[in-house]
Amino acid sequence: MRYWLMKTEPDTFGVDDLAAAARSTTSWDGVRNYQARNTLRDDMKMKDQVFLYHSSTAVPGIVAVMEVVKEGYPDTTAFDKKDHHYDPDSDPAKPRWYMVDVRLKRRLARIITLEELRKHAAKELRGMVLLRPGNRLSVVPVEAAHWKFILSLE
DNA sequence: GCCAACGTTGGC
DNA sequence: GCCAACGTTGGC
Repeated sequence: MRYWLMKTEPDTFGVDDLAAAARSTTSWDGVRNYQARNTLRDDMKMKDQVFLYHSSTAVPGIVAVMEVVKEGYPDTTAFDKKDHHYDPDSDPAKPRWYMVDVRLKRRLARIITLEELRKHAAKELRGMVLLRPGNRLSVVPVEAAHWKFILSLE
């Protein structure tokens, strides 16, 4: 089993929206970056565990644990002209973009802030992709040891 | 709102 | 294939 972290802007779609969704499940659509696409399409498997991270907000950080409940399949929002993430170059016969379904397992007892994570960047969380300078990927892997350590902070 | 990082696009 | 321009991300 592998571990991941997915970013979302709570003003657009946050943990409250996920909790309010049917079966606390959502399709993680709208990712338009090839590296993240490859992760969604090829690497994320059933039962993989996923941190939900709030970005572009007053206190960015990890707020919940999710689980993959459906593996990579074509992101149909790319075919919808009216969708904000519409991509005319994605052919339904040969989809360019993919998504997975995730379900909220539980909210963390408290937010584990980016600031707090950074305090451990040189030691326990050394090499964590999220903490790398300039990191902008919306879907990133988390090492098992890092996952455990972050939960121990909770 | 600013700005650094960096992926993508398009002219050549 | 190079690289400047542009757009997006995301912390601050």
